[in-house]
Amino acid sequence: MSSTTSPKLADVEIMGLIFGAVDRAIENFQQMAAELDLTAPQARAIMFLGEAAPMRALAGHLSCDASNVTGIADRLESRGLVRRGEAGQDRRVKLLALTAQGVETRAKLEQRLLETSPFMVKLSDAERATLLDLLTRIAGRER
Amino acid sequence: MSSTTSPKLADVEIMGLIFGAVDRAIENFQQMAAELDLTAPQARAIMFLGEAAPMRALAGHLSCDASNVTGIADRLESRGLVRRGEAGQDRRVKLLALTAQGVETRAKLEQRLLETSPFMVKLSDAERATLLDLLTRIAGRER
DNA sequence: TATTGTTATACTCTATAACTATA
DNA sequence: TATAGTTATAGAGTATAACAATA
Repeated sequence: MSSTTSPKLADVEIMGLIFGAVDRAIENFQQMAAELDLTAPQARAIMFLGEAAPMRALAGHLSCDASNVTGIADRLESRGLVRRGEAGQDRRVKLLALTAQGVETRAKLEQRLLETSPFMVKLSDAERATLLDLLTRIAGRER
Repeated sequence: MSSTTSPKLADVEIMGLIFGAVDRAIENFQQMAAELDLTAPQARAIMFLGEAAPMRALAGHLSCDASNVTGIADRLESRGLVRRGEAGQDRRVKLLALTAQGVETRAKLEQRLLETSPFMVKLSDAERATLLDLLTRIAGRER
C-alpha cells in the first residue's frame, strides 16, 4: 500500500501523530474528569448513562469484565451520582441510572469537554466537519 | 462558534464520534500490547524508548508521577526488555534503554499497530493524508 | 536548595474464578 | 443450563509524601 516513493516511513510518522492526538485527547478527558473528582472509568460511565442501562451494558461500553462494574457503580452510588434500580421483567438485571446530581455532573463534564477537548478547540468548523467524515468510518463497527 | 441553526447538538454528536474513534484506537492498542504480554503503559514505554531516555522523561511522556516509572521499569527490566544505564555527567539520572529483546518487541508492536490500528486500516491513503493534516494541529503543543 | 530516582502507602482498575439468584 | 450481578483475590497503575544521592 502507499506509493513506492514513501513506503513505510510515512506510515510510522502518521501513526505517531495519530497517537499524539489520541494521547492529548485522553489527557484532556482525564483532566476534565479529575476536576469533578472522577476517574476516567467513572467519567466514562457517567457519560454512558445518559440513558439508564444494565450493569452488563456498561461493562460492554467500558470493555471490561462485568465484575469490575460492581465496584465502579458502588463508588458512584456512594457519592450519590448513580442509583441501582430494578429493570422490570427480568429480576436479575439492575438498571443503572443517574441521580439528579449525576445528571448535573454529566452536564458539567459534557460542557467542559466541549470547551476544552483539543479536537473541538483546535479545529475550525470546516475542519471539524472533515474530521467528522473520517471519524465516522473509523468509529463505525461495520466492515 | 458554529452556525445559529445547529448550535450545541451537532458539537455533542461530533464529540461522540471523536470519543468513539478514540476508544477504538485505545482498545486496539491495548489488544496489540496484550498479545505481546504488555500492559498499555508498558507498551507506551517500549514505543517511547526508540531512543534511550531518562526515567523522568518517560514519566513526562506517560503523564504520570515519576514514582510510577520505577515500577514500570522494574517489570520491563525483569523481563529483559529494558536496561537501566548511567547517563554520564549527571550521576543522578538513569538512562532507560531497550535491550536487543526490547528492540525486537518494539518492532513487532509497531508492525502490528500499523497493520491493525483503525486509523491506519480503515482509511485510504488520501483520507489518511487529510487526517494527518488535521491531527498535526491537534497533536501540536503549540498555541 | 533543587532535582533524580526510590520507597512506602493507599486507592482504583483489571481479569479470573467461584458464588447467588434468577431465567 | 445459561445469564446478571456479586464477591474474593491478585496484579498493575496511580498520586502523595518522605527519603537518599547528587547537583
